[in-house]
Amino acid sequence: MSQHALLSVGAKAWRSIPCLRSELRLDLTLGCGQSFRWRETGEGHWTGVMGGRVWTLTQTEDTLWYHVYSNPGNTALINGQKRKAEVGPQHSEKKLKQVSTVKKEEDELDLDAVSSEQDEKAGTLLRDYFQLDVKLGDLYREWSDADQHFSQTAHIFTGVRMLRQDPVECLFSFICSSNNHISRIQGMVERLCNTLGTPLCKLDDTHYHDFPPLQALADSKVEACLRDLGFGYRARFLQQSAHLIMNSHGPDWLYTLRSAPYLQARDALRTLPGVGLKVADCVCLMSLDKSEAVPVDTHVWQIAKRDYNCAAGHGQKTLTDKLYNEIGDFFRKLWGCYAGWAHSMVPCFSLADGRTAMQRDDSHGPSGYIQAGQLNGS
DNA sequence: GATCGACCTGG
DNA sequence: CAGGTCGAT
Repeated sequence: MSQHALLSVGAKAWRSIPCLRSELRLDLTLGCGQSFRWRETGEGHWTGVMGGRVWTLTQTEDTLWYHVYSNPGNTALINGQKRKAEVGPQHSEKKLKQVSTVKKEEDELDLDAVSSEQDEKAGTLLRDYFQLDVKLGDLYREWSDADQHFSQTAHIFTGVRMLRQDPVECLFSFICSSNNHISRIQGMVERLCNTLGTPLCKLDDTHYHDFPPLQALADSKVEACLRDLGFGYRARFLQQSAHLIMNSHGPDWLYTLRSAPYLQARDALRTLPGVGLKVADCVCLMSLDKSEAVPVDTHVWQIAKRDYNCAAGHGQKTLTDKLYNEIGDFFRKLWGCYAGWAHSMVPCFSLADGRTAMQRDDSHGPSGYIQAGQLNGS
């Protein structure tokens, strides 16, 4: 039986990308609620699905190591472009059939020993996913120059980086996030994939599945199915949004929003059921290349008032659309066009002066914004 | 615009 | 109550 790869064991083939820990912290980036698809499967080893493949990632001081597992009876590694086309017409049934008959040769062939062309694609895919061309060190310096509060605490948390996720996965994961907390969202997304996604491979009793394509999510039976899986009222939102995209826009629509201006993309997303300002901003920031999008929740609002003396919404009780936009604008003015990236460190701030914050605040603790253990090793 | 209650489920 | 959204005041 296949097992999760471990760098120290070395039985699996590992490839690497030069990457300083200061430019990427796997634990903070993968485990803080951007993507709900990664699990720590060994010490410092993160396993998840990305680009239609199962990966295990780990890092040393100056190197990012990755192992890509072969999918028994699946097609070659796909890149971002090809995936885009694939989201369209065909669904699992057809895909599975095609897969089992053709591509026999690759079943025998483990990716561990596969062509350098594949290796190159994998590296490219990973660099794209982590957006390694964006130099985090430069951004940190800019934010620190502009923001005294940032400079006080940010240096402790270098390497928190924005992922460039698949828009379909990002959208439907964050529709699940409403009125909900991270651990449950993770479970829901997992059940969603296991039920509607194409199986990829099995590692140590864990079955990994691709994220379901739009077509599968749009099926009218999906709402009932997801309600059974404990999605609650979000079941309808998921199915309806998928259906709306498929029927009114087409399967490529989400991807085309990558080249639309920020506010235009956000408005477009907001026409989908279950997508408000917060979810739309999450999708813009984490999958549509809108680095200026700042998802605002009550926690960010508190930080804005407490740490930044932001006057917006003074004496207001609810987070209205107007106030939401004002707070976003406030941080965009402060941090510039990568404000969304800077915003992802906000949870780290409250953690950094967590002791004082917790004593001063009240006794609610860190409010689940950051999960326990996330700071280990910092 | 701003406020309010409902919406599913589990910790 | 939870990292929200929707529809009705």
